[in-house]
Amino acid sequence: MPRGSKKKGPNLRDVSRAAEVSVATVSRVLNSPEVVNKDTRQRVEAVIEELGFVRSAAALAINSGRTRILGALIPTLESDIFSLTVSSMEQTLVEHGFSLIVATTDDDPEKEARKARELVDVGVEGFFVTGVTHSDALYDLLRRTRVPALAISYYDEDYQLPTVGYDNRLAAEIACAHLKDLGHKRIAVIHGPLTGNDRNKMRVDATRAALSDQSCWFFEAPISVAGGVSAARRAVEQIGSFDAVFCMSDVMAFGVLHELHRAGLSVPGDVSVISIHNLPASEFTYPPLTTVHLPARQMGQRAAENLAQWVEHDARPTSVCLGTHLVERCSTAPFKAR
Amino acid sequence: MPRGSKKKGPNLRDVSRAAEVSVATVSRVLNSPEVVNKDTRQRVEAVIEELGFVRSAAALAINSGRTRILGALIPTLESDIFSLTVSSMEQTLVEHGFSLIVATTDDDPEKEARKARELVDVGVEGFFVTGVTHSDALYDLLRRTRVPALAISYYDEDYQLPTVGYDNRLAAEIACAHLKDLGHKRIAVIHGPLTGNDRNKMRVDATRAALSDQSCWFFEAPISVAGGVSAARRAVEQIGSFDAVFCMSDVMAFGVLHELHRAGLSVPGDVSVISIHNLPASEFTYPPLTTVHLPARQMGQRAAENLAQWVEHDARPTSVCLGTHLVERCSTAPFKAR
DNA sequence: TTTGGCGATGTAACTGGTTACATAGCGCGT
DNA sequence: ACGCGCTATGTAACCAGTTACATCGCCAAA
Repeated sequence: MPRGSKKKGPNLRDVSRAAEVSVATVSRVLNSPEVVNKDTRQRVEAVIEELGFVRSAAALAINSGRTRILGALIPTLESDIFSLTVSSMEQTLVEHGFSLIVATTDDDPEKEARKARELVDVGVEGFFVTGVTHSDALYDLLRRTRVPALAISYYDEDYQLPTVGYDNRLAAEIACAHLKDLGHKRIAVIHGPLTGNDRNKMRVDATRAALSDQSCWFFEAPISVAGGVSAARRAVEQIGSFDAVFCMSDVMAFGVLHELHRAGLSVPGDVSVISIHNLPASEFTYPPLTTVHLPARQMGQRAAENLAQWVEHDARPTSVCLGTHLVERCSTAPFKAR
Repeated sequence: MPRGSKKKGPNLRDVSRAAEVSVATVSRVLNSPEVVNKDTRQRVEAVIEELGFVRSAAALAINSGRTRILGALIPTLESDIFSLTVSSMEQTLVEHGFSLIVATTDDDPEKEARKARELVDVGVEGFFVTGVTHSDALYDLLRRTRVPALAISYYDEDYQLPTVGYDNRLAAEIACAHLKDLGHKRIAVIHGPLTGNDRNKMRVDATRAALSDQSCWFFEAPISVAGGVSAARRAVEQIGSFDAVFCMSDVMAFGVLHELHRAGLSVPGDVSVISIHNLPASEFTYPPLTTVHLPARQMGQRAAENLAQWVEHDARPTSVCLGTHLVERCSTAPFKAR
């Protein structure tokens, strides 16, 4: 290894030498300036300034045993649901003095476990995972390292990790109830991939149960606007006519609205559309979307606070369940026989 | 400081003691297993397994002088533009073995400088900033610490930092040219805040120049769907009638489409709408949005590669300018006198 | 029998900070 | 003049690893 390539800056001893004091004094200037004599302090500060000395984060971490870094393992950032959550997580965490590393998993448990490993390797003091479906490797890691981990987007007080989330089952039930109240009987259900995505799975299961006395068809597609378009197209082709579409995610609903319109079906005149999430954009779609609100920002904040407390005070939090409620806008209307 | 609260796990010496070998041997098992005798290695590995030993990231970092962590200072995550960019950054960086800390700045240079400081304090080896407008504190930090920093969303080969971005001026000009080609003369220009956001400023300046021979009105609003709604409402109220709306950002355009429709104006029948970004959702709005494509994903990837190379091989990259082009969809049409 | 080389392992000095403890100098009360 | 307490500072051990160098045993060639 070429020695010359080491481009290290000045260190504590360099400063102490230049200021003609001991390392302890320099350290004190850095950590508790008030205990060191004013003249000495100023001299040391001048040297620090002059040499452009910066404390080594690694050395700090090795002594304190702390890095003040947390990690977040999320399926993707390319969906407003998670970018909203991560955004509020980050904002909350800075208030607690933490930095946040984001790592995306594509809802793949193996990838998640690998990235979790990388997170602890770079020294996170704790991390978030999404949902409650994880690989054995992940659980192993947690067991050996005892790193605090908190699950989001899902509420389950019996789960081995504390959770901060909402009742996905309830959210789906609220949507189904609304559709039934309106008198809809033939319903297309559009959902994202079920493998590795327990949030979706739970919603779909609840839907299947809630709509057991109705006619319904299930369509799977990627959780994206384009996915919604594709699923809606299939729905139109495969079911002759239907009263309503229930989408597990607003982003897919955006695509559904687009495709129904393209197919000449009016919403809510011909078909009602309901969804889950209530993204900022959902208020301004054409027509404005009726949806079950999931408090993404609030979730990010609570999760951040709970994990921060946990690593800070070694106080394992209890699970929290955030409320969900129907936001009735213009994409749903009572059933009219055609 | 209570000694008992130290919940540290086993360390190298613990392992070496338990395995009855020296610390060097344990270290070798970890770093170059092939040089240690098979029996010894297996014994050490067993002890490591049994004790649940995990290498301290901090100690590793202090020796190697590396943390393999980079940072990204971005205005916000709550906008698809940046979540897309960050997402591809993260994906590219993992391939290079880096983790990414995200920090949001709200386009506030002071906040940015503070967070930059925090980033180097936790030990990032380099970071991304957005745009080329930054506080002196940030430049100071860069000068003292000599941490590699790369600017994104902006292309300027003369800037003191390498940039990876696009020609914001050109993007605006492309949109203006399209509007002029279509024969539009009375144009409402909707843009985000100009302070601290040089990307917007550059686009607005270019627009002002390009449309100098037209009638145009400028409206400022937050970069969000709701912001677009509000700006569009003002446009309708304040200008009697207008031919086209030019939005500096797709998210705002979503709101504009909504509000124009609400006001009874048809797009593109009464008003053409053009924008900048080309988000995934823009293909499926009502009507599908004509917009100038900015390669957000590609930018994230290139930026990530360049910064990774820089910190890895000490090779400061040169700036790169990514192409932009018009994506013509259904929200623009030739001018028709009414 | 001696020497040389090699493979396997150990010792101790590093990395860059923090900090317990020791010490020096000074003013003050007795 | 002595000891006390206070402030300001220094010394060296420590955190948890890596690694240069030394050592040791063993086998083969001279």
